[in-house]
Amino acid sequence: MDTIGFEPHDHSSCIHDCIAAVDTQCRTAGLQFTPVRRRVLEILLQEHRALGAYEILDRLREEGLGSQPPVAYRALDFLVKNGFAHKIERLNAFIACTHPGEHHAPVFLICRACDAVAESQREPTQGQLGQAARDAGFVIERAVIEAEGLCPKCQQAGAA
Amino acid sequence: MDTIGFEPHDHSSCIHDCIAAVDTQCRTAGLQFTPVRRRVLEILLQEHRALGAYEILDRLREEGLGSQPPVAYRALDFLVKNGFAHKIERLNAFIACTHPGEHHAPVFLICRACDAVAESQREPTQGQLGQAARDAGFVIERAVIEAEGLCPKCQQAGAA
DNA sequence: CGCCTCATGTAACTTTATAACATCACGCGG
DNA sequence: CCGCGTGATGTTATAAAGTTACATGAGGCG
Repeated sequence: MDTIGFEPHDHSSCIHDCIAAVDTQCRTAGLQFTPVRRRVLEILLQEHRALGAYEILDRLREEGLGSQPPVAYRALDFLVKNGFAHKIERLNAFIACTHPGEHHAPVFLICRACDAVAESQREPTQGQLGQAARDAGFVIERAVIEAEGLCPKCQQAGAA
Repeated sequence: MDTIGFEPHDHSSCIHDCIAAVDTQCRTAGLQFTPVRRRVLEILLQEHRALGAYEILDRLREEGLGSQPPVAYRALDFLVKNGFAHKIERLNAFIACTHPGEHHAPVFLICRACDAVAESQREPTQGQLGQAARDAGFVIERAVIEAEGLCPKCQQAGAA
């Protein structure tokens, strides 16, 4: 189980590497990694937290990259559909994927104090959820798993 | 692991029993189970599926029980806060709880074809999610776990 | 060139949710 | 019985999130 999100890290290189990886994957898959899409992903990577569509749109507008909601939503749809970003349902917000391209069954740990979001992986068809589904005769195609609580930093800060 | 939702059952008695159980619990806990709150819970129980706040509001309006959004949202807040209903984040909709009052860690199985929702229970601090949280030093206070897929009926109906 | 496909630009709108403030009903101490 | 506090409700307005619809543009390909 691999978790990324609450540890310090070299952020500028993480952005660069991620963009490069997505770029490569898009070429391979015949997807168009256009300026707006790239910029949206960069914004998400820079913040390293979940951003609302309208927060992203505000940035795009400042940069002259589009000013109407569909611009942001279309770019986000592209990123989410292709596994380069995720939507956090609990927050109505979006976050860059930390494992772009890998087979995906993301799990999120959301700090309620500082809004940091860590992404981890699991296999939803296994474990308790998988068991519940099998008991009910249900076939899981997709799972939203979002835990809310306190990250290590905020626990120490006493954000009880 | 206990799952309710995809099997046929005696619906009118399930509504009645559930209302009675909630009524009792409210008395015990000193909570006011007012007409609007009761009616909203009844509506949710009758439908036995996730309803949007505005769908509920429409019903209330027809019945003269209030016509403005806050009326529905306040009743829903009350029900959710006290564990008598749940919000399905994925659908921005609400559903009656099938285990009112019990200690709660609900898991939902949502059919994408017929919108039926089954509720099951699990212990979020265990299993893969719990492990991921421990690895990250994260303390889980609440978890949204919503699986999307096909219920047994819709699998048979060939809703591929 | 003409046509198709996919991406973008833009206006208008729908759906979901909350803020703010007035009013009402009930219980409880004086 | 009154006055007051608390919690519920009524109502207006507005914010936040997301979509529809239609026009335009940029590349690929026969």
